[in-house]
Amino acid sequence: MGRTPCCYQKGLRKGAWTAEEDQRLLSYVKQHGEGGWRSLPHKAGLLRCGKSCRLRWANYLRPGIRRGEFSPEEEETIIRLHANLGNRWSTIARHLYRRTDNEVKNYWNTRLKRRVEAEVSKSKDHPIILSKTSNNDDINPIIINSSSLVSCDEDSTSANSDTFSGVTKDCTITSSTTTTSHGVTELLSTTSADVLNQGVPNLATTNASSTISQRCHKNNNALETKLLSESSHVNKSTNSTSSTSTNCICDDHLDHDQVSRSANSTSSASRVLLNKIASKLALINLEKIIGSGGIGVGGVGGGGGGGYSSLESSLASNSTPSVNDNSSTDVVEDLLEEVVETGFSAVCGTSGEELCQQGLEIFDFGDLTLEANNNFLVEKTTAANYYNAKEGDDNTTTSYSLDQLLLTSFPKDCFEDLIGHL
DNA sequence: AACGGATCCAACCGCCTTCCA
DNA sequence: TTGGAAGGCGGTTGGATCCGT
Repeated sequence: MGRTPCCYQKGLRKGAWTAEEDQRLLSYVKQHGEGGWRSLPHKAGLLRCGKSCRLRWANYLRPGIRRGEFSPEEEETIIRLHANLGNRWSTIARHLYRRTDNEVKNYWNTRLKRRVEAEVSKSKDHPIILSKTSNNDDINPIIINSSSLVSCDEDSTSANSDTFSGVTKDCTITSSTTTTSHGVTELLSTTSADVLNQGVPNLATTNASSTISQRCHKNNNALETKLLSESSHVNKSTNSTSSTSTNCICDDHLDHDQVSRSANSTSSASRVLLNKIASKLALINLEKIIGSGGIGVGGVGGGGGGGYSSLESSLASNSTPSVNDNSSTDVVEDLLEEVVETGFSAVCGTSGEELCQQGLEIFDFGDLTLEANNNFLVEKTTAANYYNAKEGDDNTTTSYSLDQLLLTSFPKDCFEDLIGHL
Protein backbone atom coordinates (compact mmCIF):
# COMPACT_ATOMS: atom_id res chain seq x y z
CA MET A 1 0.00 0.00 0.00
CA GLY A 2 1.34 3.32 -0.93
CA ARG A 3 1.06 6.33 1.26
CA THR A 4 -2.29 8.06 0.99
CA PRO A 5 -1.91 11.34 -0.88
CA CYS A 6 -1.90 14.16 1.64
CA CYS A 7 -4.74 15.96 -0.01
CA TYR A 8 -6.69 13.07 -1.33
CA GLN A 9 -10.34 13.83 -1.44
CA LYS A 10 -13.11 12.79 -3.76
CA GLY A 11 -14.45 15.42 -6.11
CA LEU A 12 -11.35 17.65 -6.19
CA ARG A 13 -10.29 18.98 -9.53
CA LYS A 14 -6.89 18.18 -11.00
CA GLY A 15 -4.99 19.37 -14.01
CA ALA A 16 -4.73 22.75 -15.60
CA TRP A 17 -6.17 25.70 -13.74
CA THR A 18 -8.93 27.76 -15.30
CA ALA A 19 -8.92 31.55 -15.39
CA GLU A 20 -11.79 31.57 -12.93
CA GLU A 21 -9.93 29.40 -10.45
CA ASP A 22 -6.88 31.63 -10.77
CA GLN A 23 -9.01 34.65 -10.07
CA ARG A 24 -10.58 33.10 -6.98
CA LEU A 25 -7.20 32.11 -5.59
CA LEU A 26 -5.65 35.45 -6.41
CA SER A 27 -8.34 37.50 -4.76
CA TYR A 28 -8.45 35.26 -1.70
CA VAL A 29 -4.70 35.49 -1.11
CA LYS A 30 -4.76 39.24 -1.74
CA GLN A 31 -7.40 39.59 0.92
CA HIS A 32 -6.14 37.11 3.51
CA GLY A 33 -2.49 36.68 2.74
CA GLU A 34 -0.47 33.50 2.15
CA GLY A 35 -0.66 30.48 4.44
CA GLY A 36 -3.32 28.18 5.76
CA TRP A 37 -3.29 26.34 2.48
CA ARG A 38 -5.20 23.32 3.70
CA SER A 39 -8.26 25.28 4.63
CA LEU A 40 -7.87 27.82 1.84
CA PRO A 41 -9.68 25.92 -0.96
CA HIS A 42 -12.85 25.56 1.09
CA LYS A 43 -12.80 29.20 2.18
CA ALA A 44 -12.02 30.42 -1.33
CA GLY A 45 -14.60 28.18 -2.92
CA LEU A 46 -12.10 26.14 -4.87
CA LEU A 47 -12.41 22.44 -5.58
CA ARG A 48 -8.65 21.96 -5.30
CA CYS A 49 -6.41 20.57 -2.62
CA GLY A 50 -4.41 23.05 -0.56
CA LYS A 51 -1.15 21.87 -1.94
CA SER A 52 -2.27 22.45 -5.47
CA CYS A 53 -3.31 25.99 -4.50
CA ARG A 54 0.01 26.71 -2.86
CA LEU A 55 1.90 25.48 -5.93
CA ARG A 56 -0.25 27.45 -8.30
CA TRP A 57 0.33 30.56 -6.24
CA ALA A 58 4.05 30.03 -5.75
CA ASN A 59 4.87 29.14 -9.33
CA TYR A 60 2.43 31.16 -11.32
CA LEU A 61 0.18 33.68 -9.62
CA ARG A 62 2.53 35.23 -7.09
CA PRO A 63 3.26 38.84 -8.08
CA GLY A 64 6.67 39.62 -9.47
CA ILE A 65 7.51 36.24 -10.93
CA ARG A 66 9.67 36.57 -14.00
CA ARG A 67 8.82 34.35 -16.89
CA GLY A 68 10.15 33.87 -20.37
CA GLU A 69 13.58 33.27 -21.81
CA PHE A 70 16.57 33.01 -19.52
CA SER A 71 19.42 35.40 -20.21
CA PRO A 72 22.93 34.08 -20.92
CA GLU A 73 23.94 35.37 -17.48
CA GLU A 74 21.14 33.40 -15.86
CA GLU A 75 22.14 30.31 -17.81
CA GLU A 76 25.73 30.61 -16.66
CA THR A 77 24.59 31.08 -13.07
CA ILE A 78 22.44 27.97 -13.23
CA ILE A 79 25.25 25.92 -14.73
CA ARG A 80 27.74 27.13 -12.15
CA LEU A 81 25.44 26.65 -9.17
CA HIS A 82 24.28 23.28 -10.42
CA ALA A 83 27.89 22.16 -10.60
CA ASN A 84 28.21 23.23 -6.96
CA LEU A 85 24.91 22.19 -5.54
CA GLY A 86 23.41 19.52 -7.73
CA ASN A 87 19.64 19.46 -8.07
CA ARG A 88 18.94 21.92 -5.28
CA TRP A 89 16.56 23.91 -7.40
CA SER A 90 15.09 26.12 -4.73
CA THR A 91 18.56 27.18 -3.64
CA ILE A 92 19.63 27.84 -7.20
CA ALA A 93 16.44 29.76 -7.87
CA ARG A 94 17.15 32.05 -4.91
CA HIS A 95 20.24 33.27 -6.75
CA LEU A 96 18.25 34.22 -9.81
CA TYR A 97 16.08 37.26 -9.87
CA ARG A 98 12.45 36.30 -9.36
CA ARG A 99 12.68 32.88 -10.91
CA THR A 100 10.89 29.91 -9.36
CA ASP A 101 12.54 26.63 -8.52
CA ASN A 102 10.15 24.82 -10.82
CA GLU A 103 11.08 27.02 -13.74
CA VAL A 104 14.80 26.62 -13.10
CA LYS A 105 14.37 22.87 -12.81
CA ASN A 106 12.42 22.67 -16.05
CA TYR A 107 14.90 24.87 -17.84
CA TRP A 108 17.78 22.72 -16.71
CA ASN A 109 16.09 19.46 -17.62
CA THR A 110 14.90 20.58 -21.02
CA ARG A 111 17.72 22.82 -22.22
CA LEU A 112 20.86 23.16 -20.15
CA LYS A 113 21.39 19.57 -19.12
CA ARG A 114 21.77 18.30 -22.66
CA ARG A 115 23.94 21.24 -23.66
CA VAL A 116 26.31 20.80 -20.72
CA GLU A 117 26.49 17.06 -21.23
CA ALA A 118 27.36 17.59 -24.88
CA GLU A 119 30.09 20.08 -23.99
CA VAL A 120 31.50 17.80 -21.35
CA SER A 121 31.50 14.91 -23.75
CA LYS A 122 33.51 17.01 -26.20
CA SER A 123 35.90 18.09 -23.46
CA LYS A 124 37.06 14.52 -22.88
CA ASP A 125 39.59 15.10 -25.61
CA HIS A 126 40.91 18.26 -23.99
CA PRO A 127 42.53 17.45 -20.67
CA ILE A 128 44.00 20.26 -18.66
CA ILE A 129 47.52 19.71 -17.48
CA LEU A 130 48.31 21.34 -14.21
CA SER A 131 51.72 20.11 -13.37
CA LYS A 132 54.93 20.27 -15.29
CA THR A 133 56.92 17.51 -16.80
CA SER A 134 59.64 17.16 -14.26
CA ASN A 135 63.31 16.82 -14.99
CA ASN A 136 62.94 13.56 -13.18
CA ASP A 137 61.26 11.23 -15.65
CA ASP A 138 59.91 9.14 -12.81
CA ILE A 139 57.61 11.95 -11.88
CA ASN A 140 54.63 12.15 -14.12
CA PRO A 141 52.55 15.22 -14.68
CA ILE A 142 49.12 15.46 -13.18
CA ILE A 143 46.42 15.59 -15.74
CA ILE A 144 43.05 16.61 -14.58
CA ASN A 145 40.80 15.09 -17.11
CA SER A 146 37.68 17.05 -17.77
CA SER A 147 35.45 14.01 -17.75
CA SER A 148 36.94 13.12 -14.40
CA LEU A 149 35.99 16.44 -12.95
CA VAL A 150 32.51 15.87 -14.12
CA SER A 151 32.45 12.63 -12.26
CA CYS A 152 33.36 14.28 -9.02
CA ASP A 153 31.71 12.25 -6.34
CA GLU A 154 28.74 14.12 -5.01
CA ASP A 155 28.09 11.58 -2.30
CA SER A 156 29.51 12.89 0.93
CA THR A 157 29.18 9.44 2.46
CA SER A 158 31.65 8.01 0.02
CA ALA A 159 34.46 6.24 1.78
CA ASN A 160 36.95 8.29 -0.15
CA SER A 161 35.31 11.61 0.22
CA ASP A 162 37.02 14.42 1.96
CA THR A 163 34.86 14.94 5.00
CA PHE A 164 36.07 18.22 6.33
CA SER A 165 33.04 20.11 5.28
CA GLY A 166 30.68 17.43 4.14
CA VAL A 167 30.44 19.10 0.81
CA THR A 168 33.89 18.89 -0.64
CA LYS A 169 33.98 16.02 -3.04
CA ASP A 170 36.45 13.68 -4.53
CA CYS A 171 37.91 14.27 -7.91
CA THR A 172 39.30 11.56 -10.03
CA ILE A 173 42.76 12.32 -11.29
CA THR A 174 44.15 10.58 -14.27
CA SER A 175 47.88 10.25 -14.05
CA SER A 176 49.39 8.57 -17.05
CA THR A 177 47.41 5.39 -17.33
CA THR A 178 46.23 5.08 -13.78
CA THR A 179 43.21 6.65 -12.24
CA THR A 180 43.09 7.60 -8.60
CA SER A 181 40.64 9.37 -6.40
CA HIS A 182 41.52 12.45 -4.40
CA GLY A 183 39.76 14.92 -2.23
CA VAL A 184 39.83 18.36 -3.71
CA THR A 185 41.88 19.56 -0.79
CA GLU A 186 44.48 17.06 -1.72
CA LEU A 187 44.20 18.11 -5.30
CA LEU A 188 44.84 21.69 -4.41
CA SER A 189 47.77 20.71 -2.29
CA THR A 190 49.64 20.41 -5.55
CA THR A 191 50.25 24.10 -5.25
CA SER A 192 53.88 24.52 -4.44
CA ALA A 193 55.14 26.94 -1.85
CA ASP A 194 57.13 29.13 -4.18
CA VAL A 195 54.27 29.55 -6.57
CA LEU A 196 52.07 30.26 -3.60
CA ASN A 197 54.50 32.91 -2.61
CA GLN A 198 54.25 34.53 -5.98
CA GLY A 199 50.52 34.48 -6.05
CA VAL A 200 49.36 35.25 -2.57
CA PRO A 201 50.67 38.79 -2.39
CA ASN A 202 48.23 39.62 -5.14
CA LEU A 203 45.46 38.44 -2.94
CA ALA A 204 46.93 39.53 0.35
CA THR A 205 47.32 43.23 0.29
CA THR A 206 46.24 43.74 3.85
CA ASN A 207 47.57 42.83 7.25
CA ALA A 208 44.81 40.42 8.04
CA SER A 209 45.04 38.41 4.86
CA SER A 210 48.81 38.51 5.01
CA THR A 211 48.56 36.67 8.29
CA ILE A 212 46.47 34.07 6.61
CA SER A 213 48.87 33.78 3.71
CA GLN A 214 51.76 33.30 6.11
CA ARG A 215 49.91 30.47 7.76
CA CYS A 216 49.12 29.07 4.40
CA HIS A 217 52.70 29.33 3.30
CA LYS A 218 53.89 27.67 6.45
CA ASN A 219 51.44 24.84 6.04
CA ASN A 220 52.35 24.40 2.45
CA ASN A 221 56.03 24.18 3.26
CA ALA A 222 55.31 21.45 5.75
CA LEU A 223 53.15 19.68 3.25
CA GLU A 224 55.72 19.94 0.56
CA THR A 225 58.47 18.61 2.80
CA LYS A 226 56.28 15.67 3.69
CA LEU A 227 55.36 14.98 0.09
CA LEU A 228 58.89 15.30 -1.16
CA SER A 229 59.92 12.79 1.39
CA GLU A 230 57.15 10.43 0.37
CA SER A 231 57.99 10.99 -3.24
CA SER A 232 61.58 10.07 -2.82
CA HIS A 233 60.49 6.90 -1.10
CA VAL A 234 58.01 6.05 -3.82
CA ASN A 235 60.42 6.74 -6.63
CA LYS A 236 62.99 4.44 -5.14
CA SER A 237 60.57 1.65 -4.54
CA THR A 238 58.60 1.64 -7.77
CA ASN A 239 59.60 1.26 -11.34
CA SER A 240 59.58 4.25 -13.58
CA THR A 241 56.46 3.35 -15.50
CA SER A 242 54.23 3.18 -12.47
CA SER A 243 52.60 6.34 -11.42
CA THR A 244 51.05 7.24 -8.13
CA SER A 245 49.22 10.18 -6.81
CA THR A 246 52.05 10.90 -4.40
CA ASN A 247 54.75 11.49 -6.92
CA CYS A 248 52.42 13.73 -8.82
CA ILE A 249 51.51 15.83 -5.88
CA CYS A 250 55.05 16.50 -4.85
CA ASP A 251 56.03 18.06 -8.12
CA ASP A 252 57.96 21.22 -7.43
CA HIS A 253 56.50 23.68 -9.83
CA LEU A 254 53.43 24.25 -11.84
CA ASP A 255 54.20 24.39 -15.50
CA HIS A 256 52.84 27.80 -16.31
CA ASP A 257 53.29 27.25 -20.02
CA GLN A 258 51.16 24.15 -19.96
CA VAL A 259 48.60 25.71 -17.71
CA SER A 260 48.48 28.62 -20.06
CA ARG A 261 48.09 26.43 -23.08
CA SER A 262 45.10 24.72 -21.54
CA ALA A 263 43.67 27.84 -20.04
CA ASN A 264 44.11 29.81 -23.21
CA SER A 265 42.18 27.37 -25.26
CA THR A 266 39.15 29.04 -26.67
CA SER A 267 37.16 25.89 -27.26
CA SER A 268 33.80 25.85 -25.62
CA ALA A 269 34.67 22.49 -24.14
CA SER A 270 37.62 24.01 -22.32
CA ARG A 271 35.47 26.84 -21.08
CA VAL A 272 32.95 24.39 -19.69
CA LEU A 273 35.77 22.71 -17.88
CA LEU A 274 37.17 25.98 -16.58
CA ASN A 275 33.74 26.85 -15.31
CA LYS A 276 33.61 23.52 -13.56
CA ILE A 277 36.92 24.25 -11.92
CA ALA A 278 35.62 27.62 -10.84
CA SER A 279 32.65 25.90 -9.28
CA LYS A 280 34.84 23.51 -7.41
CA LEU A 281 37.00 26.36 -6.25
CA ALA A 282 33.97 28.00 -4.80
CA LEU A 283 33.49 24.98 -2.59
CA ILE A 284 37.14 24.68 -1.84
CA ASN A 285 37.16 28.19 -0.51
CA LEU A 286 35.00 26.98 2.32
CA GLU A 287 38.31 26.40 3.93
CA LYS A 288 38.79 30.12 4.21
CA ILE A 289 36.13 30.37 6.83
CA ILE A 290 38.87 30.31 9.27
CA GLY A 291 40.64 32.47 11.45
CA SER A 292 42.48 33.46 14.43
CA GLY A 293 39.55 34.06 16.68
CA GLY A 294 36.01 34.80 15.97
CA ILE A 295 34.15 34.63 12.83
CA GLY A 296 33.98 37.08 10.09
CA VAL A 297 32.17 37.02 6.98
CA GLY A 298 32.47 36.82 3.33
CA GLY A 299 30.57 37.50 0.28
CA VAL A 300 29.75 40.47 -1.71
CA GLY A 301 26.19 41.23 -2.52
CA GLY A 302 23.89 38.84 -4.23
CA GLY A 303 24.33 40.44 -7.57
CA GLY A 304 22.01 40.39 -10.50
CA GLY A 305 19.20 41.71 -8.40
CA GLY A 306 19.18 38.56 -6.34
CA GLY A 307 18.87 40.67 -3.28
CA TYR A 308 20.47 40.31 0.08
CA SER A 309 20.00 37.09 1.94
CA SER A 310 19.06 37.17 5.59
CA LEU A 311 22.68 36.55 6.37
CA GLU A 312 23.87 39.38 4.26
CA SER A 313 21.36 41.82 5.60
CA SER A 314 22.22 40.91 9.15
CA LEU A 315 25.86 41.41 8.42
CA ALA A 316 25.36 44.55 6.45
CA SER A 317 24.15 46.17 9.63
CA ASN A 318 27.67 45.86 10.99
CA SER A 319 26.49 43.44 13.65
CA THR A 320 28.65 40.43 12.93
CA PRO A 321 28.45 38.30 16.04
CA SER A 322 31.16 36.61 17.97
CA VAL A 323 30.98 32.84 17.86
CA ASN A 324 30.99 32.87 21.62
CA ASP A 325 27.75 34.69 21.66
CA ASN A 326 25.10 31.99 21.95
CA SER A 327 22.42 34.27 20.73
CA SER A 328 24.22 34.53 17.45
CA THR A 329 24.38 30.82 16.72
CA ASP A 330 21.65 31.04 14.16
CA VAL A 331 23.47 33.78 12.33
CA VAL A 332 26.68 31.80 12.37
CA GLU A 333 24.88 28.76 11.04
CA ASP A 334 23.30 30.93 8.41
CA LEU A 335 26.74 32.08 7.46
CA LEU A 336 27.96 28.54 7.08
CA GLU A 337 24.94 27.58 5.09
CA GLU A 338 25.38 30.60 2.90
CA VAL A 339 29.01 29.80 2.31
CA VAL A 340 28.21 26.20 1.53
CA GLU A 341 25.48 27.15 -0.85
CA THR A 342 27.16 29.95 -2.66
CA GLY A 343 30.83 29.43 -2.21
CA PHE A 344 31.25 32.90 -0.80
CA SER A 345 34.68 33.04 0.67
CA ALA A 346 34.84 33.93 4.29
CA VAL A 347 37.55 35.37 6.40
CA CYS A 348 38.04 36.04 10.03
CA GLY A 349 37.66 38.66 12.55
CA THR A 350 35.69 39.11 15.69
CA SER A 351 33.27 41.71 14.49
CA GLY A 352 32.36 43.64 11.45
CA GLU A 353 33.92 46.67 13.02
CA GLU A 354 37.17 44.85 13.55
CA LEU A 355 37.21 43.60 10.02
CA CYS A 356 36.76 47.14 8.86
CA GLN A 357 39.62 48.32 11.05
CA GLN A 358 41.83 45.60 9.63
CA GLY A 359 41.09 46.91 6.20
CA LEU A 360 40.23 43.41 5.14
CA GLU A 361 39.29 42.66 1.57
CA ILE A 362 36.49 40.28 0.83
CA PHE A 363 36.58 38.17 -2.30
CA ASP A 364 33.51 36.60 -3.79
CA PHE A 365 34.75 33.28 -5.07
CA GLY A 366 31.20 32.09 -5.36
CA ASP A 367 30.58 34.28 -8.32
CA LEU A 368 33.48 33.90 -10.66
CA THR A 369 33.04 35.15 -14.15
CA LEU A 370 34.97 33.48 -16.90
CA GLU A 371 36.47 36.10 -19.20
CA ALA A 372 37.10 35.82 -22.90
CA ASN A 373 40.81 35.26 -22.22
CA ASN A 374 39.90 32.40 -19.84
CA ASN A 375 40.93 34.32 -16.79
CA PHE A 376 38.49 34.44 -13.91
CA LEU A 377 37.02 37.72 -12.87
CA VAL A 378 36.63 37.87 -9.10
CA GLU A 379 34.56 40.50 -7.37
CA LYS A 380 36.07 42.03 -4.32
CA THR A 381 35.30 44.76 -1.91
CA THR A 382 36.68 46.05 1.36
CA ALA A 383 35.11 45.03 4.63
CA ALA A 384 34.30 48.67 5.24
CA ASN A 385 32.43 48.89 1.99
CA TYR A 386 30.77 45.57 2.59
CA TYR A 387 29.38 46.50 5.96
CA ASN A 388 28.30 49.88 4.84
CA ALA A 389 27.11 48.69 1.48
CA LYS A 390 24.35 50.63 -0.13
CA GLU A 391 22.25 49.34 -2.92
CA GLY A 392 23.88 50.23 -6.19
CA ASP A 393 27.41 50.18 -4.81
CA ASP A 394 29.83 48.71 -7.27
CA ASN A 395 32.47 46.24 -6.24
CA THR A 396 35.81 46.17 -7.92
CA THR A 397 36.87 43.13 -9.84
CA THR A 398 40.24 41.56 -10.34
CA SER A 399 41.25 39.11 -13.00
CA TYR A 400 43.08 35.94 -12.02
CA SER A 401 44.43 33.13 -14.11
CA LEU A 402 43.55 29.56 -13.25
CA ASP A 403 46.79 28.88 -11.45
CA GLN A 404 46.49 32.08 -9.46
CA LEU A 405 43.08 30.97 -8.35
CA LEU A 406 44.46 27.67 -7.25
CA LEU A 407 46.66 29.54 -4.83
CA THR A 408 43.74 30.63 -2.78
CA SER A 409 43.22 27.39 -0.91
CA PHE A 410 43.70 27.30 2.80
CA PRO A 411 44.38 24.53 5.25
CA LYS A 412 41.39 22.46 6.15
CA ASP A 413 42.10 22.39 9.85
CA CYS A 414 41.07 26.03 9.91
CA PHE A 415 37.60 25.06 8.89
CA GLU A 416 37.53 22.32 11.47
CA ASP A 417 38.51 24.92 14.07
CA LEU A 418 35.45 26.85 13.18
CA ILE A 419 33.21 23.80 13.31
CA GLY A 420 34.66 23.16 16.73
CA HIS A 421 33.54 26.59 17.84
CA LEU A 422 30.01 25.81 16.81
C1' DA B 1 -3.04 17.93 -44.49
C1' DA B 2 -1.97 14.16 -41.50
C1' DC B 3 0.88 11.72 -38.64
C1' DG B 4 4.18 10.70 -35.09
C1' DG B 5 8.17 11.64 -32.44
C1' DA B 6 10.43 15.26 -29.72
C1' DT B 7 10.18 18.89 -26.64
C1' DC B 8 8.28 21.86 -23.21
C1' DC B 9 6.39 22.93 -18.87
C1' DA B 10 2.51 23.13 -15.50
C1' DA B 11 1.07 20.31 -12.20
C1' DC B 12 1.14 16.27 -9.35
C1' DC B 13 3.16 13.05 -5.99
C1' DG B 14 5.35 11.61 -2.02
C1' DC B 15 9.09 12.26 1.10
C1' DC B 16 11.25 15.26 4.33
C1' DT B 17 11.60 19.17 7.47
C1' DT B 18 9.73 22.64 10.31
C1' DC B 19 6.43 24.45 13.29
C1' DC B 20 3.56 24.49 17.14
C1' DA B 21 0.32 23.02 20.61
C1' DT C 1 9.43 15.82 24.35
C1' DT C 2 6.22 14.39 21.07
C1' DG C 3 3.11 13.93 17.35
C1' DG C 4 0.22 15.89 13.96
C1' DA C 5 -0.32 19.65 10.65
C1' DA C 6 1.62 22.51 7.33
C1' DG C 7 4.96 23.74 4.19
C1' DG C 8 9.06 22.86 1.20
C1' DC C 9 11.37 20.31 -2.06
C1' DG C 10 12.79 17.49 -5.95
C1' DG C 11 11.42 13.71 -9.10
C1' DT C 12 8.11 12.58 -12.34
C1' DT C 13 4.08 12.74 -15.34
C1' DG C 14 1.11 13.80 -19.01
C1' DG C 15 -1.15 17.10 -21.96
C1' DA C 16 -0.06 20.72 -25.24
C1' DT C 17 2.72 22.26 -28.76
C1' DC C 18 6.32 22.06 -32.16
C1' DC C 19 8.49 20.23 -36.07
C1' DG C 20 10.06 17.12 -39.54
C1' DT C 21 8.48 13.77 -42.86
